[in-house]
Amino acid sequence: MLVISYIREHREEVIERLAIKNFTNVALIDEILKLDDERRAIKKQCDETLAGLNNNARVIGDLYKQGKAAEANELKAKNNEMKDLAKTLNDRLEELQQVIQTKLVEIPNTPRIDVPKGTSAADNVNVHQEGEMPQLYEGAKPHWELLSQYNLADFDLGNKVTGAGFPFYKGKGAKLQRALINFFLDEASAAGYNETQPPVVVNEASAYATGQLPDKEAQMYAVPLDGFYLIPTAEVPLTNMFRDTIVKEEQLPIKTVGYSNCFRREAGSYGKNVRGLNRLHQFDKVEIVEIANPVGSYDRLEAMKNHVAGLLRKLELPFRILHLCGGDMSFTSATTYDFEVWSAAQQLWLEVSSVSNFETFQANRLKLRFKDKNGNIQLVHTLNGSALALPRIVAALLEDHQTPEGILIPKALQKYTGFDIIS
RNA sequence: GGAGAUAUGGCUGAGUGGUCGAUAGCGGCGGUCUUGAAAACCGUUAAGCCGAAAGGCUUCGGGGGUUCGAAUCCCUCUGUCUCCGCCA
Repeated sequence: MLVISYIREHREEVIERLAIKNFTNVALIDEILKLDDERRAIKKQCDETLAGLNNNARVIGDLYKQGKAAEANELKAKNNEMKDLAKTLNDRLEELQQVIQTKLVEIPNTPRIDVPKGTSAADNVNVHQEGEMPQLYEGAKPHWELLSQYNLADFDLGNKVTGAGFPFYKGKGAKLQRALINFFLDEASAAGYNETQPPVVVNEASAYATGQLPDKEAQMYAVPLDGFYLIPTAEVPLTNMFRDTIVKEEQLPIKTVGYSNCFRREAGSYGKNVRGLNRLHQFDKVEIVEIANPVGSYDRLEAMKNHVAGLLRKLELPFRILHLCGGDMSFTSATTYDFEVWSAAQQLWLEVSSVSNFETFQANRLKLRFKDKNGNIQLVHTLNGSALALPRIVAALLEDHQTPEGILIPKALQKYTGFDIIS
């Protein structure tokens, strides 16, 4: 959620930056500003009325002490009238605040000024690419065939027990999953992230604070009896840890890593995008979250990118980094880089990580702030990234490292798997 | 799941209807003293909103109510603790 005072004071700049995201509803912005003007005027009136009431209450008390009951009663009657006015004003104030809030959350985050213009994934800018794209031998297979050939995962069994998109991992497939999780967590710890194991269900307030609610409700599985939601990413609990808190400047940056199952309904997905491990309803992910000082937060973003790139390098997977254009980045992000690995048999780039700086957009909703050296309280910047999402990594590992003899496990992972080939 | 207790500022802990945003201690910050530090002493130390400022308003777990006036009384929800039950 944007900071309304910032919009008020930088209207032109906000409009210009939102245009990068192809958001051109200037009327909405002006409507919010107009409502805010009214809000402030009503607020003033309301406060003055309340001040009068408070003052009278004090006078009434004094009058009683002096034994002047008649005068006190007179003033009481007057106060009762003023209370009606205060109530009316306060109701209007609350109504305005609510309306402003619901309209404000419809405005996306302002992209950083250097975000590429564009309308779709085709306009994303490839800023980095490395690793050799393997030339597969005759008879090489897509990962879903490899999964069943080596008995690594069972989709039919998942269908029976739960439904589509909930596979069982088995044997070396299950061990590979576990190895990757441990590998990612260890790498993150070594990079200074505090390991955390978060709850995988969260309450409504948390889902709201990180922006899953109100408009992405259909993407989440819900537990209506208890008012809970299954998390679509560990970002939700890992960021909500810091909801409604004020940290000290010297504590920044606060770096957290957590592994979790992630649950996504993925309503509307179909076809080759959901084939095999490409898109699941339940998957595993290690997420890194950083609470940063606004000064230097883009250096922190670079550090996150380097961390993710290092993981892919150690897994010996060819990858590229895309600077997402305005039209393809998320509602809440100010800058996003996507990491994609090359899926050699599918001949597809698969997104395995999305690293973003949200600047103050999330922090404003979270009420996550820090006290600077002068004692001023400011919103922090929040950043997060996947490091990494498992299924597509598994897909790429299987496809890119397949040989006629079996699937070769990258060196860095072998101490975690305990085997160097799946055959 | 049943019964009882409890919820106050960074922490501990007073406060049962009238200048209470709140006594006190600890912690933090600033200062005096000191070559320096410690001790001692003095001062300072919650957040949000409106306002150029002065200042005003709101907030004592959340919500609602009684009253001219609520941290204080009533209702309700939630969390925590203790006992019982169940249980990985």
